[in-house]
Amino acid sequence: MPSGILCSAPLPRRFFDRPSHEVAPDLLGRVLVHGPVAVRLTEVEAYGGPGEDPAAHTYRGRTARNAVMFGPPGHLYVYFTYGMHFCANLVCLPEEFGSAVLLRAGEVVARADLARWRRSGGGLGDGGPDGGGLAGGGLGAPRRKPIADRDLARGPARLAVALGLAREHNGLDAVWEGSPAGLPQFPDPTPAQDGGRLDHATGPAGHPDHAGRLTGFPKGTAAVLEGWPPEADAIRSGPRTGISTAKDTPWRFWIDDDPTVSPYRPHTPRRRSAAATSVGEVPRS
DNA sequence: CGGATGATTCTCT
DNA sequence: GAGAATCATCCGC
Repeated sequence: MPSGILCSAPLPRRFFDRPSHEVAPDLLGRVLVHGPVAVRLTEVEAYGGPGEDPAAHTYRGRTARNAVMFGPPGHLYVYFTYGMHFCANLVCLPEEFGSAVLLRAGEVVARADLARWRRSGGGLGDGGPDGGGLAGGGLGAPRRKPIADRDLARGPARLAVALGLAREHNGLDAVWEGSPAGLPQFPDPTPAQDGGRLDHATGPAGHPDHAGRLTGFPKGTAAVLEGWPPEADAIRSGPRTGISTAKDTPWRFWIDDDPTVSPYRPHTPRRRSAAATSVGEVPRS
């Protein structure tokens, strides 16, 4: 058994079978795995169901876009927004209730090299440095400075890119139902803190990545693992980011003082095009 | 640091 | 046709 490596158990489906505002804070510190990359969640937002949460995609009922949110709990709802970004949610409550938790930020805890490649413009064309490409999506213009570790999954669209989540993963089940032997292993980010909370790895070791870490999760599958939840008093909450309604509902949750939490941005109304500022004005090209 | 801005397309009104 | 659960970049301080 390698020292310093922990194996974290997958969360059962019943974990997600609760109201999203209860699931959301409980997701902090958990680890979302998709293929080789894993992210420890540090910031999330809860969205409620039809008629109860004006900021939710399901507020006005079921549509083709939000259908997954009305499906069984524990599945990924991945939607496209702003013409270029994907954002990932985890569906809560039983079928037909239409609520979810938006994954806003996290710390990449496995295959940061692959996450950085995706965030740096890879993943759009070829198969990737390890041959296992996956969709990049959205972000990824060539850039001048290398992306800092803390920024790899800092923000919902960045998190989606880092994990390789895009349109084709909408509806993917994030509850692990494979064999225990297939479980991934990750380095312990907080060694010797309060040992005993998690069991040490007993399964077969995966392949070492560029940083010498062990991974070994099957491609194309996802799971949420127990991970390393924060102390209860390190959980903060406040208004959700970037929405124009329900500004007073404190359903954004994050880990206090975590460097990967995204900066809070209140909703800024998109200014109408200059052409529409007055009646009869000649539109600009 | 904070504010402004453009990118780019889907969804629902 | 408007607005969107966003991000990177540019500019001024």
